[in-house]
Amino acid sequence: MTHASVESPLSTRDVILDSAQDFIQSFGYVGFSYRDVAAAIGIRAPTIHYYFPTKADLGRAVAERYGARFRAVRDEACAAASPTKALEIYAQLFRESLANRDRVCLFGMLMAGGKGAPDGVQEAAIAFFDENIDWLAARFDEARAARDADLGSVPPRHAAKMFFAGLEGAMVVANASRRLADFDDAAGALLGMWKRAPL
Amino acid sequence: MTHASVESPLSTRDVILDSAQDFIQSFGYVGFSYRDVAAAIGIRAPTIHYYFPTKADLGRAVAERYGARFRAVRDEACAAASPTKALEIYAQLFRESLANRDRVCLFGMLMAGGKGAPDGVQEAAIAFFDENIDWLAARFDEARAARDADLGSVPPRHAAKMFFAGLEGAMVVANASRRLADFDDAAGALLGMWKRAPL
DNA sequence: GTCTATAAGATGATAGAC
DNA sequence: GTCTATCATCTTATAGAC
Repeated sequence: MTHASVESPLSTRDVILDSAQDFIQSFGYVGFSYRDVAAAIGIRAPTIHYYFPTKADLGRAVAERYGARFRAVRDEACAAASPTKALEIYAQLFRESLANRDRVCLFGMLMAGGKGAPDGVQEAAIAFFDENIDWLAARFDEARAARDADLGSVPPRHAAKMFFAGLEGAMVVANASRRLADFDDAAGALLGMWKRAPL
Repeated sequence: MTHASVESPLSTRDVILDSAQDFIQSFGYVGFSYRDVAAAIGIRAPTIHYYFPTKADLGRAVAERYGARFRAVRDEACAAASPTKALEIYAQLFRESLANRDRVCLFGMLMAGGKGAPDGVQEAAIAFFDENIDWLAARFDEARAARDADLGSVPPRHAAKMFFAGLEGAMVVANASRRLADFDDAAGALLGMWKRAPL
């Protein structure tokens, strides 16, 4: 074991990605420039072109890393949890991003800038959305099978789409209002609805 | 009665607002320019400055008009409807914007571009979100009082925040995936959850 | 790898003719 | 009211020195 990810200082490439992600989550893809990133991390703009020839390349790299990281964090955080507990932890992951860093889901931000996002990013966003909805649908399915959730006539996959869309929307609303309670109330309702009739 | 709104051709000001709204809903506030709008409607860019001295003025005017229009359309469409039917119609309003014009909620778009939006727009967005959540909370409250909805232990206002956030998020997801079913499934679950146990 | 210098074009905005 | 002409600034991106 090399401990590379623990010991090695952040490479220039990683620092660029960190800063670019930060800017995209704050101002969107069209709302930041190479100069912004360069100034933020103390290098010159053309240096970024060495790592990411075009802005689209940078956008795609940020999106790719974010998707992989979110998936890893989610799977690790929910590994030992029951289906219903996993849903709570999942909502908590979004809440922490909002509460600790004032940041909204990267793909929510990227897709709200819709037709302005570079080629490849929309496909990555769809993949991210689909993978998360698949994952959530599996949890709803397990919860229902274990009689931990009463979805009534709502298919688990539809509940998953509702849950995911609800969290994405709640992040946008709460980020605008600057009231974390707006997120908590919506997430609480999302989690409280189907456990209304505990068995 | 003058029929002014029916007879008069669209003023330059209105045409500018229409086009600007279109661009904002497609590319976000930072994603369009005066030249884009001018080219789209067949005038020259400086003409826009005559009506809206700065881009921030234009952004604020689009936001203001959108909020007032949405409220009027909503109130008219739901005037004669039962509380639960009103919620269905409300969801339908968002669906139509997505299905007919490929457009997402203006304020969702504006706030996703977060810190890039001009002064005044964030306040307008919060007001829009709050007013809609108030309106939805009143419908959930009426529906519960009429025993048309079983919210369990979820407060009507929390259900309203969930419902609104769910629709906003579903628009973003469905707009990205270009699958209207993603919106319909989420909206269906949002509408189907609390009517699970019809009385 | 990171820099300076710079190109080529877009941007918000203004001045002033008509 | 709408135009042409123009400005200062910012944008992405490249060439080439170190």
